[in-house]
Amino acid sequence: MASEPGRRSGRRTGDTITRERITEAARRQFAEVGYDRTSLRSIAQEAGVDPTLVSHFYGSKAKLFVSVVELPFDPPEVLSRLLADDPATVGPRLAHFVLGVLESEHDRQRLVGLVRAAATEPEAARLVRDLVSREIFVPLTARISADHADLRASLLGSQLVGLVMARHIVQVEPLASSPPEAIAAIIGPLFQHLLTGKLEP
Amino acid sequence: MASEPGRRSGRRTGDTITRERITEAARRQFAEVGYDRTSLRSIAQEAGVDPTLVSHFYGSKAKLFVSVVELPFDPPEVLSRLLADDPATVGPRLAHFVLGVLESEHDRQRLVGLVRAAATEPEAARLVRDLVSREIFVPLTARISADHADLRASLLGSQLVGLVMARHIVQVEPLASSPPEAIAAIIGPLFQHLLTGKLEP
DNA sequence: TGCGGAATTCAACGCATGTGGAATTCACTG
DNA sequence: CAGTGAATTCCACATGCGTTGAATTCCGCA
Repeated sequence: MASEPGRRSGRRTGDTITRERITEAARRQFAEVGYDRTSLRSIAQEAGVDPTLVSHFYGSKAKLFVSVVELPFDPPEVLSRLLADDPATVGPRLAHFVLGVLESEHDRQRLVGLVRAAATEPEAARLVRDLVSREIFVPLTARISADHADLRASLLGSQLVGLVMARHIVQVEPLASSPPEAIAAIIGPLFQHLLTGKLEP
Repeated sequence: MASEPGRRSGRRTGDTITRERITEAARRQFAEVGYDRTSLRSIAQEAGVDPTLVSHFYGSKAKLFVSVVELPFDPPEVLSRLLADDPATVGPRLAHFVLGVLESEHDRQRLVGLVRAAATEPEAARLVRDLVSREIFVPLTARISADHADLRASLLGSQLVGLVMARHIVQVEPLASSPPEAIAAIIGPLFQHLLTGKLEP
């Protein structure tokens, strides 16, 4: 019998979906309150799971973070798409792409978590640095910019990090609640200038 | 005699400078590792002081933070200086001013600490928001911009937060080690465009 | 049907944190 | 020179953290 007794331990009956729920909870909390203020215990609670299960699956908090907050897109794919069309319109297209990513709740969580953590967690800062240096911007500027490719790339990265910080973390108005098309229309030309314009007039 | 016995407790002999040393240590650590990873104990240790003295002086960690990481300049003064000259050159002058502030170790620590903490500490985020909304940028754009003053202000703030993040926290190269004049020469015109240019072409 | 391994929980360790209260020592005023 | 008040320290608490090791339960395969 033991009619409906508090289940104590051991494997649960039914399909195993806890791993996914842990991932979701972790991603959400890393994005919302940052790396330090997210605890394995709070993740476990949100996922309805024992705290040690998180460690058991991912080994450590740092590994969990890296597994969970990876880029919500494939850098080579994005890069080749940007390079496929007219270089004279790459700025607006980049702006449109980024604002689009930020519209998806799921993808935004990853990016916001990454930027938020980059402020304190060196590993996250490294990820952001690589994104700027190796993955997208330097390859991009190397191909379509006349000069100062690396400097253009880092300025572009600075703009994007600033956008995420201001719009989604600090939440400065009216930037935070402006429609993505409006923002893309403004920063598109800025990106274009940083990519192909004359830097020092 | 008690020749050179380990002093145990009580007030120290000589002038009282511990308050200042606590302030300096706190400012340095908040800037270097962020709010969460700075502990009262580590501040106390760097200041050569008992941990509880920090609490005793400032009441709490949050109050200490607010006391210590305030703006390294006087907003009204900066604002009036920017407005005093030709509006057609305010972008470059603003860029020059900001890069100058970031050159002083002492002032940079305050700004970097503020931005770094804005990523996690809501109180710091509020300070940054106010800086953008109330203190400088909105008053500035309200006077010299034709339209969309608030939006221009938030975009300007986003650029500056991004600059601090990329250059001093994430440390993206070559932005991190470029001379301030070079950077100011590039972003000056960008600021000018955000301030007085036509936003959506 | 049995059995190995994966999933899940439990109990607990060691550590660091922020904070409070009580005690001690000094500077300063009268 | 007495005494008040501020500066400084020590002790201690409660809490939350990440991590470990062992125990329990279930799934899937032979």
